[in-house]
Amino acid sequence: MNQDAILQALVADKLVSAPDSARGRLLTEAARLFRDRGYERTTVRDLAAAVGIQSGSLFHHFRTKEAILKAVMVETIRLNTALMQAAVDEAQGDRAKLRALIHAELESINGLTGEAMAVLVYEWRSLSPEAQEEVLALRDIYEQLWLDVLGRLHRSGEVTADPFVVRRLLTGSLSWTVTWFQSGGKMGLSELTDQVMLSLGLID
Amino acid sequence: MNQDAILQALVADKLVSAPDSARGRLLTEAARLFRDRGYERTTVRDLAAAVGIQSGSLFHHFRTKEAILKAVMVETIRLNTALMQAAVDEAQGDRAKLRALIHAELESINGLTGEAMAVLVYEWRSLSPEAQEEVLALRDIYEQLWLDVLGRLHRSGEVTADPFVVRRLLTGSLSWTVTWFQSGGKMGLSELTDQVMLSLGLID
DNA sequence: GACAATACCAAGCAAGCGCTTGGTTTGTAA
DNA sequence: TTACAAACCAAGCGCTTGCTTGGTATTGTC
Repeated sequence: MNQDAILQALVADKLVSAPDSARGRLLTEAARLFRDRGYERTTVRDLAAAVGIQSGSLFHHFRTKEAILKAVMVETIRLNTALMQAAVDEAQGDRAKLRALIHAELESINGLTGEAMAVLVYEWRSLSPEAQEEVLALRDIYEQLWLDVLGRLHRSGEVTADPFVVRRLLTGSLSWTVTWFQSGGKMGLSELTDQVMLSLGLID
Repeated sequence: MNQDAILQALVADKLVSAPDSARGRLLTEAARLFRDRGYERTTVRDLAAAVGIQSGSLFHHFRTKEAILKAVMVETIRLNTALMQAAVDEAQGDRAKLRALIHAELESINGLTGEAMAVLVYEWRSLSPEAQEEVLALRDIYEQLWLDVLGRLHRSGEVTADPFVVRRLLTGSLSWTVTWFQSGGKMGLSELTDQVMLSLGLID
């Protein structure tokens, strides 16, 4: 199952907006602006101008500005959880599964959904506590994928550090790549994935 | 040379504000508020109230709100560069030096200067480009400490991944700890340092 | 004890903010 | 063609924002 098919399945279930719909385009622009300027610095007028409508018209699609932020986060998590799940299922063996997870997360951070992923990580505080809780519940599913693989690698002795700690260290490492890694640069995503595996001592 | 002595030397050179001065207290409160609410969400009225003066009086000490943010960042880097330098100098051998760096950075992130360090990492965008450049220059000194040690460990074969990449992965891991690590919890800073060294395959 | 310099207050201005309102255009299906 | 909902516009309200202003205490120095 390729990435496009996964996306289309989610769109069919109305779990994420179609990228070419009015709502989808708004969310894409929102992610870009929120990432570039930050949520607070982005005004509803900026957002409206980016999709070519009046600022007031935004509130026909979303009740509040925060609802836009929340939608960006929720749809991003849903898409990436599905992509991760597929990556894990395809790979054979736990080292390969871990590598697949790392590669998939790096792809989501530095690829097409990169802007939205950066928002998810760095605009967390801008969500109200209630919205945070909702999004957190979705994240748990996502995190469990990692913990399962890391737990098995720990029991087999291939990873000596604590799985929970390793996942958290990896979360930081991988999300931080958004600040320095250039997708078009001389190091590709696969080489970066190798470097991460190397630094974990999982390649000789 | 202990940490207090280092701080006092910097204060004597007017490179950082004394923590008990008016300016110092303002910067401490600013760091706390900027971290808790974010720079944009923190108003000058919030800041003034936190130190017990009127909002207008802030502008006697700083020309603009952004100047406060910049001062928080600049003073934090100056202090931590000095602390890191001392940590590296004291440790014997490159593994020990790396451990000292990791421990020192974790301490600065999760200890007393934690709020300011979080601001440095997560409020970067709120600085104007000119201010960013100034702060970046200070950061280079700081980063060189790491690259020297990692470079030697790489040449000796103890670290197989690229030193630049490892440093960046570590920057992410360590700064991210601010979101989950509890200083008062059952895992201490030293144990966390060990876990990081473990995950790098530098402890057997 | 005179005199700056420093630190602060009280009040408010201009601009920008999220969001609302009442009405018009566009798309869809009978 | 009619009917109706979804999508959008034009205007602006009420509030908050960073910052300014003119004046008053407080502090340090000789």
